[in-house]
Amino acid sequence: MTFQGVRTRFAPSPTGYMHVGNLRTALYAYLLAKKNNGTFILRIEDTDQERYVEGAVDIIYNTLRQTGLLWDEGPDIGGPVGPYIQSQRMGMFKDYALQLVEKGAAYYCFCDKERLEEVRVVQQASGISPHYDGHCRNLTPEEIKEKLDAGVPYVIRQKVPQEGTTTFHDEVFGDITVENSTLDDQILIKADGMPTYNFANVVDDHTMGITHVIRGNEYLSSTPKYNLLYEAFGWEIPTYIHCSPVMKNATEKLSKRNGDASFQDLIEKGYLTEAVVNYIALLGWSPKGEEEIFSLEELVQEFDVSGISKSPAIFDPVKLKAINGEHIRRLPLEKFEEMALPYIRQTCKREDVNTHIIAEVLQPRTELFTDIPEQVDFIDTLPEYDIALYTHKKMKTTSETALDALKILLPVLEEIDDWTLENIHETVFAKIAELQVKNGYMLWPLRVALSGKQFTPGGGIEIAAIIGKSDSLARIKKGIVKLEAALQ
RNA sequence: GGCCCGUUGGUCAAGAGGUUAAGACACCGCCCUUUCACGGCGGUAUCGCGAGUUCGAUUCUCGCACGGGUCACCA
Repeated sequence: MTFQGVRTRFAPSPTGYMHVGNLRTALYAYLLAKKNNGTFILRIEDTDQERYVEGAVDIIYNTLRQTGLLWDEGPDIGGPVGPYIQSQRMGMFKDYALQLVEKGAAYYCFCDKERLEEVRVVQQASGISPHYDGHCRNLTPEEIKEKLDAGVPYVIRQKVPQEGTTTFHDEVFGDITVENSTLDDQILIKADGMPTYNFANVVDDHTMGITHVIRGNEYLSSTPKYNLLYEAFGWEIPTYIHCSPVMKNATEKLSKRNGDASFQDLIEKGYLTEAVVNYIALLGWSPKGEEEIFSLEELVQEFDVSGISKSPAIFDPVKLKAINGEHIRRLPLEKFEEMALPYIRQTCKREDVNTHIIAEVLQPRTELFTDIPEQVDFIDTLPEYDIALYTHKKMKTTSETALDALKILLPVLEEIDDWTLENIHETVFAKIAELQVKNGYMLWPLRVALSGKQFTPGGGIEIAAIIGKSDSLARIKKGIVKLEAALQ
């Protein structure tokens, strides 16, 4: 089978939720493929039945679909090199391992676990780092046949050269060289005939024509052994791109165990899918230019492996939030209104309010959708408030001036027949001009009377338009009563 | 512990021997403004330490410190 162009894969294990680090790896693999008009492949690595979590595969599908990381080949849609579920590929691995045995790059090992344990204990006691001692490395063909015929259980191990060094190249970390003597003769095929992860990975990646391997840098130290395997097979070595982890803080990796930062959690917390994708792209990668707000399509254009950084990046919810706010502000108003409405309705249930204006005033002030309910909680019912709110130094207002302003405003507003934002604005500003007072003289008291809050989305005029004429007048009257009572 | 990797402001980071050491978030101040935001302008703050190479190191080399990863018949 020959392949064309760049082929990358995302190969998750279905062991639970999709955390941010995982998603970022998938993103980079997707971006690299798409940037080069290549192919993005999804392969499910489900060979560990112990850790298998029910429903985890669906989480992977849903997350990738929701974020737009659509795969060109995968378990559900098939492709030329299927199956794409590792547990369904089991037959082939042993044959590949046997090829290696013939070439002298692997060997049968009949050591049982007890012996391996003893060796390990001895090595540790003498301060040597634990590794396979090579006991079965040089068995004669006769010895092997004898044991095989006798049905002695065995594994197949990789025969790593004991001398020399192995060098591999990584696009992010450069050339890395290790002494072969530090490499273990790792098991390729287990006693049950199944491949180990590392072996299955190499064979799968090759048979699937993967050209660029993007993965976490926890695999950096096993990569020399991968290369030795590729070389033994005579296969072309893929380009490696190892990514440093996403951290929770300086010393801890972000993990699902700590409860936070699964993609789904972030969405539930009110983040936009595009903002999350945008932010995690920036965690450990930096674009060439100054711009850092990107859609997925723009990321495809901007992405370049040379921008991936070597050091771990700490996940910063504050920055995520800022980016989320930026994406929200760039939403068309109608789209924002549609998305914000469910949140608005959590605390604002009145049907007679102008939700269009609410959306308009909310959009530039929203960083997180979940912040919305608290912002509009005064609309349904006016909260009890202290008349101290009417006093504002910069506006030069006091309870006395506020009372004056409200009394002037009340009859003026009562006159308005067509209660629109424009009409209210025009009327109030006409009065301000007529009296030659500062805007704040009228508007600060108005806003306080209508909202009973120190901070609100929008000013007095917007709020009046939102809550309607009768309620506006009622709240102003209430304010007047409150102020009069206090000033007695 | 062995081996591998990393270390630029609080965070993400650019920079690749000579720079006023970009930019973003956060923070502070000012402006705009009917509050708060948005927007605009400005500010505080960074090259882990020690040697060496060099006329000159954030940038190259070595050592140290700190952090991470890895050393399974797990993936």
